[in-house]
Amino acid sequence: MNQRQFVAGDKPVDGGSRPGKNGDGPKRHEAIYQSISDAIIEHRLKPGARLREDALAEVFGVSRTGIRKILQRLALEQLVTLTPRRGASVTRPTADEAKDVFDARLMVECGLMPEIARRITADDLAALRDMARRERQALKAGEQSTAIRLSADFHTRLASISGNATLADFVERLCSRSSLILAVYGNAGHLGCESHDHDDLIGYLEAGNGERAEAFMGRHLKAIEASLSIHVEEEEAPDLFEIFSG
Amino acid sequence: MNQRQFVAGDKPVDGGSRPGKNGDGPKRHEAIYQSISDAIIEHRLKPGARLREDALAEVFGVSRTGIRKILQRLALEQLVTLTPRRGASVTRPTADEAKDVFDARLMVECGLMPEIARRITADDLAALRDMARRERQALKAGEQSTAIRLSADFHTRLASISGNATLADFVERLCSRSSLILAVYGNAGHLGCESHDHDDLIGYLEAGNGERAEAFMGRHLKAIEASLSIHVEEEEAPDLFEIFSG
DNA sequence: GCGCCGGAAAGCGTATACAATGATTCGCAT
DNA sequence: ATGCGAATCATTGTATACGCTTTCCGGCGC
Repeated sequence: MNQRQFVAGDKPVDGGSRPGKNGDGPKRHEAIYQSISDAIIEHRLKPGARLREDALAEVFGVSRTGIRKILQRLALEQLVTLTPRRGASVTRPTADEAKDVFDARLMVECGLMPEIARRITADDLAALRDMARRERQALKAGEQSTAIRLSADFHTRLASISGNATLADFVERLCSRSSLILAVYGNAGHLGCESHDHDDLIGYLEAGNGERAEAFMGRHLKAIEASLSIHVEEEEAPDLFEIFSG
Repeated sequence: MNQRQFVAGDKPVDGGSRPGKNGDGPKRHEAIYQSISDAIIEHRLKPGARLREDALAEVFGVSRTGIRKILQRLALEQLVTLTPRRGASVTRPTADEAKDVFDARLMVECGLMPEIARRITADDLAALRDMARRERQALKAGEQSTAIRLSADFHTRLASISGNATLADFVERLCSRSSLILAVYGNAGHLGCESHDHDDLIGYLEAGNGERAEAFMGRHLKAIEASLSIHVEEEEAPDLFEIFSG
């Protein structure tokens, strides 16, 4: 293809953002991934929000290539939806997906409890207690974003104690998606986990009572799911007749 | 590798594989992904095999950009390992990962059985029977690749009957990874699922006996795991002292 | 006045070019 | 002869360029 000549000084400031620079890439990309992921999980980017590649590239100071890679990863984790020629947007989970996600959590997180109760250490307990405390604080202070993040972290951390990296990863994904689900179907003011549930759970685990912990986690998750207001909004083809006949 | 010249007519038929062509990309990429994924699952690409971007790009007639995208997806599914500056290679699961994967399958596939028994239809049963039959045929004919593929498909299809897309996807991933595990730790001649296990399972499901099916699936998976020869080969830092002191 | 059609702009998909890094090999000194 | 060092080579990482599709908007016809 036609050779394009580079003009001298064509490159921007550089100094550190030189094109071919290759060394610190992975770390940078990971950081960007975390930034976007966090923003979605913390509801700073709401479902449906469009994520234009150019805009993200400019914001983070990298080229579209890197952004595309990150967007793809997020898409595989179902945090963003990639529509063929429309670009990326924050996923808006359907009611069916919400049910699937919570059913999956019910099966996996509960099933993990006995093993977690067996393996949990004092350090783990301390860390979990700290997270639960900070979550309560955030809730009291009205910092929803922080509370949501900490709640997801709590469940993820818990799963990791099982020692099964595969299942822990899966739970992490499920928690991320749950955060998205809360953003769409959650009632404001009554978000996610009840204040003291996590503390109670820690108590059962400290006592080594896996069965109680399992049963409690089951109730905990069912309570969250029940708190959702899942109105199966028929997006396409709204029933105008029904709407206006009343 | 010096630039390999394309001979005229080297490109497959197309007549539309021009650089900027944008329309039929997704389908093409999906096909390439399937090709590579199948090759790995069917053990035509063995763990440790290196996957050079240039080579793949040339084989499939696309540029490295597309190959990289596919490789990343495979990496996220843990079928290939992406080493920072070394490129991609087929993942060689560790013994720990193998245990995690089978523990996860035990939990999820067994947990799904009751729901599957409840929802299974005549069509499902017919399809499963057909897969089991073809698997037996392949085994008898000595076509290992086909048998492995069909066995994984059987488990995946089964999970999909549950109606939970999230868990079905997860099971699909686990089956893919199991195939990899069999390639590393499996004994030749005694691969994967026993000949009649799948048929027996179908029988329990047809009878609507979810509990029997669940218990049987548990034994089935444990039998596969037990058939593995997991010698914990200490790859890095072999204990030279122990080796040479004897 | 409403709907359809055509042009312009915007944004994504792909390929290619360039830079950097790790690995390998060859040469030299000990 | 062997071990170390330097240069080359092979291969990935990143950015940019370009084409194509979709979308938005203005004008025209009904």
